[in-house]
Amino acid sequence: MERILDAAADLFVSSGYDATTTDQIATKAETSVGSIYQFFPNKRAMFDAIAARHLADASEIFEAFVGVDWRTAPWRALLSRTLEAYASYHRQNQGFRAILLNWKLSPEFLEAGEMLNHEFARRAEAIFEARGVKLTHAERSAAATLAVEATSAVLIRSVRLDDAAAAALFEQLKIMLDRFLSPYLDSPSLDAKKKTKKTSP
Amino acid sequence: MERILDAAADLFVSSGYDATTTDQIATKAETSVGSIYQFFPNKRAMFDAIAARHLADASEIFEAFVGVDWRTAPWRALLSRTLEAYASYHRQNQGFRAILLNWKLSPEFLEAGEMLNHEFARRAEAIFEARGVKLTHAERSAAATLAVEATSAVLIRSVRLDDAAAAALFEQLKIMLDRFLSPYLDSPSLDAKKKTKKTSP
Amino acid sequence: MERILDAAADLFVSSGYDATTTDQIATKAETSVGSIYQFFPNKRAMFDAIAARHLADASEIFEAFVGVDWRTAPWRALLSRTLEAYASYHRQNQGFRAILLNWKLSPEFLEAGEMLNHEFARRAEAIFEARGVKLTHAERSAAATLAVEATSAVLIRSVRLDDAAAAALFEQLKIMLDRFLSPYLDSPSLDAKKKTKKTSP
Amino acid sequence: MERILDAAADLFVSSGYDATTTDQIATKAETSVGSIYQFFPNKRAMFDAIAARHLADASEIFEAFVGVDWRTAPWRALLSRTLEAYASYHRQNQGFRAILLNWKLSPEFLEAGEMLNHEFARRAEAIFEARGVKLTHAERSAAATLAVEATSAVLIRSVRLDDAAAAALFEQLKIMLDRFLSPYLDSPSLDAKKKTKKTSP
DNA sequence: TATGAATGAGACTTCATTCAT
DNA sequence: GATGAATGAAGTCTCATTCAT
Repeated sequence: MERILDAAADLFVSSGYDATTTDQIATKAETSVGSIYQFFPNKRAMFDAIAARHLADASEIFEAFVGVDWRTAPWRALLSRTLEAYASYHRQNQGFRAILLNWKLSPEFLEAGEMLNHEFARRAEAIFEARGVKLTHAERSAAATLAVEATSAVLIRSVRLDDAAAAALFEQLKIMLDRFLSPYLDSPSLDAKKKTKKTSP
Repeated sequence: MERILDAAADLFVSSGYDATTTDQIATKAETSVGSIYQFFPNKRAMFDAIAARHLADASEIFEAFVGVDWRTAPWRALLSRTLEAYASYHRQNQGFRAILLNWKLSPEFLEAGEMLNHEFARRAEAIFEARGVKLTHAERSAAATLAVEATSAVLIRSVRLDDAAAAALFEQLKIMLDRFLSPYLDSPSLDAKKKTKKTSP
Repeated sequence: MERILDAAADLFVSSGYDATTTDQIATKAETSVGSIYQFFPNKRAMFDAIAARHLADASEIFEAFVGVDWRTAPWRALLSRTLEAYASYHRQNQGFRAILLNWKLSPEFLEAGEMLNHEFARRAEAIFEARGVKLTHAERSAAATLAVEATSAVLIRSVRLDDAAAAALFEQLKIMLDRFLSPYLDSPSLDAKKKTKKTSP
Repeated sequence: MERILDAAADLFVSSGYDATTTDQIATKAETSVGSIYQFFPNKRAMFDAIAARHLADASEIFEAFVGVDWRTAPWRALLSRTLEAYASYHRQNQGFRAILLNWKLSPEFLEAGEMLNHEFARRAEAIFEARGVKLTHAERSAAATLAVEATSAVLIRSVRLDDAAAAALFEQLKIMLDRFLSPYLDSPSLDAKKKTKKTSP
């Protein structure tokens, strides 16, 4: 039942998982506890379903914007596309915004949020790897995680800022990620040229 | 009672706030529930006390490491000092982990946490300003906010990572902040001019 | 619906009355709860129907096997016939087991069960009387009641035993009743001797 | 808590295990549900405790009356002693009477009651064995079970009879058991004589 | 007539808080 | 001041029963 999940999501977000009672969910969803238990074996299952739903949504978006050319496309274009897609989804989707805003609310949400970020980080890693980044596995993983977490933090923080400040913050994020990733991703196979370029002028 | 707060912090971290019972806290603190209620009016008061303690600590640490020479010290040293101080406090202090994990439990603490980050961001701005960074006010503010939020996100994320991954992540954070801030704060060739400018008038 | 009662009887036997849900009954009977409530006003009504059915059956069997020749037939044959009839009914009929297992669930059925035993005891008394047993009225009544109650107890007990143990128990019951009743009822050729024995010492 | 167990026993007996709620027990015991759960982990544990208590009581009585000379004492004396002891305990102990009267009430009580009878039957078996009864293991077990179950049935039935009828029933029980067991237990070492007796006339 | 989703009272159990000792 | 047994409100979940389709 969609109505049940929406009600549960709202309540989990506004009161936290533990503080939300099955009766509250039933009331908000305009059903009865009994009906809830016809769809979900227990309270936790509702949380899991919500998490799965948003995880799937977010994952889809990422997929759509990274596109099929992720191995060959210039990394700056990929980054830019994805960041924009995120920001736009984030701007449009109240529910997702609520999740992002609150996924540290309860250990359960935190876990779900982390799974999502973890998933993104793994994709980012794949992109790095496809470009022959000169990093150990651990470094690559950390760099990917960092990029994702920083983006996530900015999106969450933006919710509380006015539009101008949010735009400025987002602009700096792009700059930061560009400066951070550039030494890793620019001219991996053109190593020599790059060094030459840099030293020659 | 210090022992009570330590026990509570430990349990809040490992089981979450709601799942932790007052009996568990009493047992771990080697007292009785009755004694707990002599020091704290209710369970929430323990959480708030832990929160307050660690927020104050965090503020103090920042102060101590930014130090009195924040205007003149090399920015890399400032950054490095502060990040290390944070990380070490974070690593050593169970209570702080509890707060990070249960961040939004108390509206008061949520606000306090945001104010703390805001405060840090303003300090960072001041540091930028003192070094004549070539940015508009909005950009400077955004850059400072970004640095603080990214750091905060990494610390929060680290709680859930094993030590090696946390260390790697932290390493990349330092690299990222360095690369991000370097173009703003390093004016190797312009250093002279700047200093001249500043000292000459 | 016969199928419903059979399903209910099976489940009452294997899980007990309370632990059996109407959904389980519906599933086992290959119908729906709704249909059940078209035949029975509530769960208890199913139990009562099963009870009534089997009590009636039991009474009929007794009647059939005691037969019309109960005054003239050899008592051993009568006893044997009746016991075997009972045991076979009992062995074949799940529903009867259900009743025995949940005996006291319904006050009405409890009473009915006791009345049935009482009725059987009165028949047995009549058989004794027809054979000129040398017992006071009270003794005769007690002996008849005893035989019936012992048989009843064995049948109830058998429900919880495996087949071999149940058969052995039943065998001993026959021996016991034979030994118990023989001195009372066998006086065809030994009538004289017995009396002599008794009077001689 | 003795009061809790007494209340629970009363209620289990009058309403059945499933129909008795923890709240009812608490009210009858003049405590609160919370206190009950300080002594018993769950409802079932109360039942088990009650069963254990009565099982222990009954077992003790059996022990006391069978005595230390159970291997050597004449079996008729043993039987008589035990039956009398039972009847007297039964007459005096309301609680026990309630248990006996109701142990078929719920599968749980039934089980407990069966365990008790099973225990007695095993003792009776031991007595048979000590006297070299010529029966297979299965027959011996069945005979012992039968004797115990018949006795049990009589005691239960007696509750609903007037004193005179109960006495008469008990008298017949003793006769029945005597006649039943006599061929098994009389003159075990005088086997030859017995057979001669039987075949000679 | 048959169905089975919906209902919600009520069961068991937990646990923050109190208070007599 | 310390203790921990007692309390009972409140939470999760079950299931007999109803009723619209």
